[in-house]
Amino acid sequence: MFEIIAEPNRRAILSLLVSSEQSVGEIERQLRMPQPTVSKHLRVLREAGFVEATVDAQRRLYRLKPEPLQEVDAWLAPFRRFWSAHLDALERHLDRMAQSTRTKRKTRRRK
Amino acid sequence: MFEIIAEPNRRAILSLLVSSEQSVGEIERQLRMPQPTVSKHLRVLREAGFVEATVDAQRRLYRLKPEPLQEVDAWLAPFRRFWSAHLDALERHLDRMAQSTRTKRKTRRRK
DNA sequence: CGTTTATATGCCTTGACACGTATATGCTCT
DNA sequence: AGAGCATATACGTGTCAAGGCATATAAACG
Repeated sequence: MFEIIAEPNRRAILSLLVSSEQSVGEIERQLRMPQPTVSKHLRVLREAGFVEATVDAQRRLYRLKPEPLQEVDAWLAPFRRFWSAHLDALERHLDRMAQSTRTKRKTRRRK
Repeated sequence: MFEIIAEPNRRAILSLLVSSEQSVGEIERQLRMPQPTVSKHLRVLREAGFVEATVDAQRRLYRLKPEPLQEVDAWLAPFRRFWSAHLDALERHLDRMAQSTRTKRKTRRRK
């Protein structure tokens, strides 16, 4: 799964498809990559469940499927907790800094 | 960045570090992989900014750095919007189904 | 000092994969 | 049926990265 999205062209294709479904030719033109390359990457994406296609005569319209990327998202969850904990710590720290600064000011003024 | 986390052993290391910092030896033992392998992967992770190390005598304690994984998270954002839109559509659909079912029941009862 | 412990690095081989080019499949329209 | 377009596949090639093994660096400790 992670191997799939490690490939830059594949990520580009996925990003294209997030707005709406596209035919192979449209992808080919927008990303300026040779048609066999597009088809090969689409095959990989399809077999991994990232996209699905419907036939429209000679064209195939590819669209995004959410599940695999949701799994990536799920893998990230523990790390999100990690860095939000760190952000909280940073915020608390900054709060303390601000507070002590304010305290010092007050103290000085009272003098 | 994506290439970094495409490697299963590296993902395992990252998952280990999410709880707390670990020495090379601890990682080696918990993941049961040869020490040079661990060191090499840690090098890759370090150079890509996923982890950092502090020296403790002969040991190096590795800990997570949030930024690169946050970028992965950021890349996922558009897709999150995509699939939550789809979930919304599904919910609305199910709501309509439930509503029409209830209506039918009422109608039948009234007969 | 020499030895043990902890970690890093170098070299080599192997396998996977992306790409280019050519070709096949399949549909449409005249 | 034949020509042309859209997409898929096959094959050969080059590159790059992971793993295994040996070895280097460096600190602790007796």
